Amino acid sequence: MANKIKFERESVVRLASQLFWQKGFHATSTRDLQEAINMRPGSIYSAFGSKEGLYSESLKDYTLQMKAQIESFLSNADSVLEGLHAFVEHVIIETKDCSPSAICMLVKANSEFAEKDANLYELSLNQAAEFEVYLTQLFEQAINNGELNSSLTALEYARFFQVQFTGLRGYFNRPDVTQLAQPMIEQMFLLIKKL
Amino acid sequence: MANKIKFERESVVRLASQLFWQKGFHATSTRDLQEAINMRPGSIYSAFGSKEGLYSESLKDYTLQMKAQIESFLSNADSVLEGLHAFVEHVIIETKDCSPSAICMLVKANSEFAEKDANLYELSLNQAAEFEVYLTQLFEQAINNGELNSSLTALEYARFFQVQFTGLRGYFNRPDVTQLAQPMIEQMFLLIKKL
DNA sequence: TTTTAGCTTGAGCAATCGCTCAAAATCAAC
DNA sequence: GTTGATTTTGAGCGATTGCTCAAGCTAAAA
Repeated sequence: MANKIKFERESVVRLASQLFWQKGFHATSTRDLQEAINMRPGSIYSAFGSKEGLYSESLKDYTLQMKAQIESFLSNADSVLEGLHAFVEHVIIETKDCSPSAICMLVKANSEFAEKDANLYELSLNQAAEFEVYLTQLFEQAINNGELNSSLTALEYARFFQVQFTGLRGYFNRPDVTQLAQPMIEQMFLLIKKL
Repeated sequence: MANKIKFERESVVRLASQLFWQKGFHATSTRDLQEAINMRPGSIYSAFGSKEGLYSESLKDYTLQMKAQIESFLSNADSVLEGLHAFVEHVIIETKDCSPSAICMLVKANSEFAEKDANLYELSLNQAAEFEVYLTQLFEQAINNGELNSSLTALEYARFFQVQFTGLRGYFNRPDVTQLAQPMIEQMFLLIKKL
């Protein structure tokens, strides 16, 4: 059975994901990637097919990771909304200086790929849609738990959450406004409850 | 005094701005630009110095244009909030299919330039800050006119507006959700008045 | 009409891009 | 130890990148 692959696909994809998230697809060269994941072109292209293929896998992994992170916050919280609140604070405040970017990689992707028929544009839409479904399920729970009244549907709450969360992350992608984050996140969740 | 320049700087910058806005800085090649603005490399580099120089001028022009557009809506409206409301609806709904991108060029720029010391990153921050000052002045007016109570400062209203507006534009940068735009914009302005 | 300062042109440079593939290295099976 | 299927390596290909500059062109000044 000959030789075995020497790299761990998971950790390689994670490293690539970090670099793509930070620099974007077009600004990341294959040589940047080679260094970041410590693989030579031949191995990369045999494993992922193309730069696009590696990016594709990276973005999917990013979505999974984000869901896993939310799950982790939910399991340590007394309610869905408290879990989401802790997650949002963690992303915007605590990981501000150690994250590849303040802006969600899905949002960056959706912003970068303009050509409506391109593979990566479609991918970014699909991942965003998938995440919206996930969020909707969470708000369904929140409604069933009585945390929220049902003046809005779960999907509408999910949409509102996404707009607020993306808006805030974009706003805090700059230096010297960190002290504003906490109150604005507080305001966001007050609004959700009062909708 | 020898020969005269044959291009109109304003319209050239506007054309470049459209292309940069659509494709982003890194995905736009100088040959794309040559075709779009109908100039040869020598002329471009003598007039703008570099691709970065042309982008820089394009982004500044974009900010000016956006302000001018808001001014135009304000002069046709009975109040600041009505003017802003019409502007937001125009940007998100009416120009959805004829605009280079659903996402604000300033936001795209802020998302694309990751390296904290790069010129274009600094530029995107400065332009965003400048726009926030402008918005704050508008909300100052709105407060003075009695359109808003002063439970928040003008700056806080401006921040809230930016978060909502960017969040919404990001959300509507995808097909088949157009019918949601109107009610969500309505909701945004209801929230502003109730803050 | 001639001069000449300055704009325009576009061939093409050096660097970098995404990617290929023949050769070397590796390790399970025998 | 030998074999042989499979992975890893990295020199380097053709294409494209941002950009330069000598030559040509244009029009105001003389």
